[in-house]
This record gives sequence, structure tokens and C-alpha cells, in this order.
Amino acid sequence: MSKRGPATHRPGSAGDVWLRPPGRTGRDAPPLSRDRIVEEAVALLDAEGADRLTMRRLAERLGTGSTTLYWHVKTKDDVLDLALDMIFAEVRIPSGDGRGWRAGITALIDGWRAVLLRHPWSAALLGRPMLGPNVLARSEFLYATLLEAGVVEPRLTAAAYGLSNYVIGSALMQSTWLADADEEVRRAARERLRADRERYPALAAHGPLATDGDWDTGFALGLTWLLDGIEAGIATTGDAADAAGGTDTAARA
Amino acid sequence: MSKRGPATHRPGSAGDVWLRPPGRTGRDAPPLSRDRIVEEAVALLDAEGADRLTMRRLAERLGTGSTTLYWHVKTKDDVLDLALDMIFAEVRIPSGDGRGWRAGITALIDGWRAVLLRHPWSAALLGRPMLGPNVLARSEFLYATLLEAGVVEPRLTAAAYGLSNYVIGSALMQSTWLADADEEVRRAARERLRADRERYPALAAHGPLATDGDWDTGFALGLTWLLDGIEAGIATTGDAADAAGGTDTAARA
DNA sequence: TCGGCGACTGGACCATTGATCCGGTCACTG
DNA sequence: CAGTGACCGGATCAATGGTCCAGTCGCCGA
Repeated sequence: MSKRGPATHRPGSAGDVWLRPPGRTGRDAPPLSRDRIVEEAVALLDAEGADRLTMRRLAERLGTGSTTLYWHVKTKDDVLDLALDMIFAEVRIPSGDGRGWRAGITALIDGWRAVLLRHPWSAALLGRPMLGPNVLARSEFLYATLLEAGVVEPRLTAAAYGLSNYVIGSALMQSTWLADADEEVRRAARERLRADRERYPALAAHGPLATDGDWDTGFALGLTWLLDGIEAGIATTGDAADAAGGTDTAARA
Repeated sequence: MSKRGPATHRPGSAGDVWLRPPGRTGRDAPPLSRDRIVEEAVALLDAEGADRLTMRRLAERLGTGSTTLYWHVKTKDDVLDLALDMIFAEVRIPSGDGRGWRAGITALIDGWRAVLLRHPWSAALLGRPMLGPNVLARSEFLYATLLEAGVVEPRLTAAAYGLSNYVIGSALMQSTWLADADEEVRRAARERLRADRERYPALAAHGPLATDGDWDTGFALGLTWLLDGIEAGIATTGDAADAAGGTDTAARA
């Protein structure tokens, strides 16, 4: 390693002058923008999980020093917030065609859930205010669709929140349970539950560990229940019911 | 401080012999058990939040050195897991009196939610397998009650998960939104949303920021929807409906 | 042509944190 | 009273988030 080491301290010059490539200190990669950082952060998070994301590792992947990142980003939390918002861009906002509000909302929620599961680290980050443009756009669609469907105020907030919270909770639990130490913790937990069978009879027989898998139908069922409840509220109140132009509303009522 | 300092290194002797109280190196507090650690951890978490919990601070509050904690506990995550399970002991498990399954489940879920909101740090920790005895006991009650009510398998898991996920998501969002930088971030967010009013019209008019507060009725509404859906499933399937001994089931069907 | 200015980069450095090493102390037993 | 095992803690390590400040590069006005 030819101990040039920390003694000389010549910042910027990576070796002798003769070895230094011309122009921009070498390295022809795009000049490191906030977007590139976040993009790479998402890749790193996808690949190695939330706790393996450090500023140094991220910088290394980007071919720069860790300090440089702080010029584009104030703190590490910024990176996380930006990454969280970025993946929400993957959720396609359903076009407001004539397929009714239920179809639109179902599509949105399903896409939302798919994204959260595709990036398992995201579930653990949901405990922070989500105010990025992509998140807001999806929420806007949700509120707008519910409004068009005729949902009014005491129930409007409940519906929007209920749906969001349901997705978030489901994704959080599922990705926790799946990603966290695959097949090892789960078997240990199963064993432990079977050992205490007399203490938790129902849980041991029908618990989440017994029926491993098939989260999808369970999720869909719960979603249906919520939507049914919302729809029933519209029918009861009755006002502005078919301002939505959705045939689905009338059909199911 | 009379620089006796790090030079001498006399472990265990906190000062001269004359100053040392007799017996057990002084300090008459109970001899530091795992329970006492977790108890204090919960107190610290309640008082200062999740990110202020360090092993050193915790040890300081307990009047010991940080190293000692690792004799009772393997890692910091252990402390968090134990703390999370400990607060669930506060949730009273409803007695199976004749008030029907809906009343029991509602009571459980409400208690659950109350605890999560009373200890706001807990919401952020939900992204880890919850296998403590207290959590398991509550889940056991949930499953047992649903089984007694006559909910069968495709819908059983969906019901149990749906309810849990709904509480978790709701508590996560609410305590995030409330605890996180009170009244400052919220106003900034409100402002930002009002600024982009034309981009997010529905959100700005009826968003979570507009109708600040009254989370309770919203939560109750969503819970009703879920319970209605579960109940409808029982009525449809019809088998083993009144094996529960609950009068409520028959009454509402 | 040149001086400098602003955008950007990174090596050294700092404080904090989780965790470990290892030399202790204490109550209790034979 | 020696010995044993439960328990304690100062020093220390490695990793991490974040800052300081000395640099480099492209560009723009004089």
C-alpha cells in the first residue's frame, strides 16, 4: 500500500499528478445530484435492508466521499424521507374512467400495498410524516374519489384514514413477518407456540403461524369490508350519491 | 473532582474506603433485575421518546454502569422488545361475560389503541415480531372470541389480521402526527398544502390537516365497518353461528 | 487573459452509541 | 475461611452521523 497514508494530506489529488485524469477530477459519472443519491439509496435499501444503510456505504456506492452527500442533503433522515416518497411514484394513479369509485380505490390501495411489500424497508419508515409530492398526489386521489362518490364529512375522514391505516398496518405486519429472519425465527416462533399450546389454544390452532401464507385474500377481504361500510354510509345518507358517475355505486346498492 | 481519574483504575471502589458505605457496595436499591430494567426503560421512553433511549442513559437512571445492563439483557433490542410487551399488559382482557363478541372485541381493540397512544414510542416499534406473553394473550383472546362467534377460516385470519392491522396503522399514524414536533411541523404542513391548493384541492379542503382532531370517532367508524363485515360473513355462512352463547350475534342478524 | 466567485468534493476529525474485555466485589456454602 | 458463582463497572473498540476546512473545477465579468 506504499504508506503515503494520512501524513501528507493533499485533498483532491488522488495520487501523483501524472496519474490524475484530466477534467473534473476524473470519474465521468453524472455529477451527483440529489436524485441520484436518493435513487441509489433506494437500491441500497432494497438490496440490504434499512439498517445497512449508512451514509458511508451510500457514498461508496456512488463513488464519492461520505461528506459530499451532506452538500446535497441535510441529514440522513432527509434521504429516508426522499426515498420513501420516491417509491410511491411507482403507484399508478387510476384514471378516472367510468369503472366506479370502488374500482378506482381498490386499484390505488392494491398498488399502494404492492409497493410497500416490494420495498420491505419502507414499512418501518412509515412512522414519520409523509408529505412528499408523490404521497400527497395519491392521497389527493383518494380524497377526491371519495368526495365524488358522495362520502361526506364524518365518514370522509374515517374512510380515508381507515383505508390508509389498513394498508399501512397490513404491509407493516406482513413485511415484518416475512422479511425478518426468513424461516428461522418463524419456525422458532411456531415451536414456542406449540409448546405453550394449552395457554394459547386458539392461537396455536388457527394462528398466523398455522396458516402461513395467503395474505392476499385476507387483505382483500378486509378491504371489502371497509368498502362495504363506506358504501353503506353513502346509501344511508343518500345525498349526492350518484354525482360520481359510477355505475358500481348504484349496482351494489 | 480531584483528578484521581483513569490512572489508578481500582474497579469497584468508588472512592476511599472511609467513604464507602457498608454492604453491597452501597446503594440500597433493589438489586437490578431484568424487570427493573425494562420498567425503567418504559419510563424513560415515555418521558423522552424512542431516540433518547441509550443504554448509558438507562443505566444512569438505574444508578449503575452501562455495562451491567448487558448482564441481564443481551442487546438493546431485547430491552425494546421487552418494553413493548410490557405495556401490553395494561390492556385489560375483557371477561367473557354475556355481552356478545362485538362488545368484547371492541373493548379489546379500544384498550389496545389506548395503550399504543399512551406510549407513543411504541407505534414505531411495531415493525418487529411481537411474541411476548402479553401480546400473545391478547391475540389469543381475539382469535378465541372470533372462533366462538362462529367465524371460520378464510374469514378468521382476515378478521384477526384486519382488526390488528387497523389498530396498528391507526395508532402509528396518529401518534406520528401528534407527537412529531407538536404544532410546528403541522402548521408548516398546513401552509404548504394551502400553497399548493390547486394541485391538491380535495386534500386542502378536507384533508387530515383541515379537520384537526377527532381521531376517535373516525377510528370507531372504521372499526364498526370491519365488525359489520365480519358479522355479515357469519350470517352468510350460517354454520355454528350461535355456539358462542352471545345474544348479540343473533340479535343483529 | 485573468482573477475570483460560487458550486461542489473529500480527508481528517469529533461526539455518541452499542457492545465487549476483564478485573474486580459480594453473599453464601462447605 | 477458602472457594465459588452471581453480579458489577471502568476502560476500550468499532461503527456511525455529522462538521470543519482546505482544496478543485467551470464559468463569468473586467
